[in-house]
Amino acid sequence: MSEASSTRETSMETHEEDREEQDTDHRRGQRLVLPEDGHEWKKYGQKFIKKIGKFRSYFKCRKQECVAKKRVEWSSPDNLRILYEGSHSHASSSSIQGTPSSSAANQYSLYAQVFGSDQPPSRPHHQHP
DNA sequence: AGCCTTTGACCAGCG
DNA sequence: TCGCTGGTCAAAGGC
Repeated sequence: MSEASSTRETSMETHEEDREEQDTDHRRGQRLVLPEDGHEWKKYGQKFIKKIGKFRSYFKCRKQECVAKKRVEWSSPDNLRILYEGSHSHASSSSIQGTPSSSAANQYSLYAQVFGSDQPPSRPHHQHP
């Protein structure tokens, strides 16, 4: 109800690089190894998108002040796509990777989409079998 | 005990 | 108009 989902503009599209890191988290069941981006995420849902034939996990930033969201699609533990939505207004939890925040303080909602490498950013129209 | 994760169900939007 | 999908929330369980 009190969802402050207002700033939803797709005016900014930044392409970042997704890296796969091997985490020592090898619990039983099906725990996918997600590449740490230096932020904490809370998984709040997982669904199978038959449209793409892949699983999609939904993550939200742990920070209430942070409206950043993250979604991970994977068809295989070795083939996962990470999509970052929104931007973090707080410093990264981990001091890994040098956050290119030197550009300027982003006080606006950034729309960062990280694609794997087999998904062209330009999509004319639908094209699914 | 606490924290995080997982699954199901519900809702909304669109074709 | 209905159906379907995608997305989110809630609750429960497990470690």
